Amino acid sequence: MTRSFDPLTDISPAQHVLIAGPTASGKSALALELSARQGGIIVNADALQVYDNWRVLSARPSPQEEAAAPHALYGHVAYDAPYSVGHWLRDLGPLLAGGARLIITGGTGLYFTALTRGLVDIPPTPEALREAANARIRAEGLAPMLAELDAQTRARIDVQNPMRVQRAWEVLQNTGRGFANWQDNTPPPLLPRADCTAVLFDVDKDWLNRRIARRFDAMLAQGALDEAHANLDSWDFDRPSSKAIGAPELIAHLKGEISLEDAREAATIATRQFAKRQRTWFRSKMADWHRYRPDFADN
RNA sequence: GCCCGGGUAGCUCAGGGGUAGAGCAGUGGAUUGAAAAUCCUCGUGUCGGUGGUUCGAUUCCGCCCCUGGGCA
Repeated sequence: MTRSFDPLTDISPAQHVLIAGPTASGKSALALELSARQGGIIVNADALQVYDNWRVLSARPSPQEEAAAPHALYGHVAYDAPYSVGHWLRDLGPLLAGGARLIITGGTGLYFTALTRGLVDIPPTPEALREAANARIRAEGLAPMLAELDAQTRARIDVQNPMRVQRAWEVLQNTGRGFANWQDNTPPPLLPRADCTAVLFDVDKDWLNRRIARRFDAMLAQGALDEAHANLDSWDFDRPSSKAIGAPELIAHLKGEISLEDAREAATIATRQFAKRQRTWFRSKMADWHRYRPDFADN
């Protein structure tokens, strides 16, 4: 049997490193350890940790952790600002060009895939168009929008998925070109898989579920409820930053709609479901990454 | 002790003389600018136990057990 990959000894300090893994698997600790031993800027690859609210709930590194090693792209986006993979890639560009060694860490599969395999370069959807699309779907459902797509795109996307249909429609409206056509002209990746060391946490499901169950309580102990209080007045469920798992639940609790116990239960379930989706992504898109199996004996 | 409900999938429950079905949970999958988002797939369980009626009972009847409420 071959020895399993050990990131602490098997990673070359000369290369950028990618650390992906399901939520609560211990990625941040590894990044910190690696940075301490070999140097490197820890860069966030998590869609929710970019926002400046929900620090505790999104499990962003603590101020102490941020002081222990250079960090980037954590909490650097206003809670109500638009953000997406494209923004993230653009934020990453200067860091990659800066010469320093990067330790890119997170759980958002799409971000890593866009980084190592490329992302279509489509002009951003204007806010007004997005709102028009939202309104149209509310009023007419998906069918009319779907009918307006080019045949090539319609054949490629998941036509039952409102978000996919809407995005394809927005692209066509905004650029006059079909989404599939754009996809076929995807530019080369910013950081090809071959040019870095990519590590994927391969954890035991039950071990992870136990950690997930404990983590919500840990977050409460760290002030998650205060954080929810701070977000209460400006709360808008539709904002991307409001999608932090546990946020709608905690807000609902503060509004007196559900008990804290119910909020905890709901948030824990949602986290487990999220971890499952992450596993699916990793399995299908990161087969060529190094597998790292941490020690599962600790609980 | 008596009266009236319940006891059906891990949970909440629907159903009904020819061995049963939803939601939630769970599972597997998809994923090219909202991705911690969004979407698709998968449902056999002594129908509480035990006798009886019946060609046939989880469904009707008797008894027992458990449980919620009411009366004492």
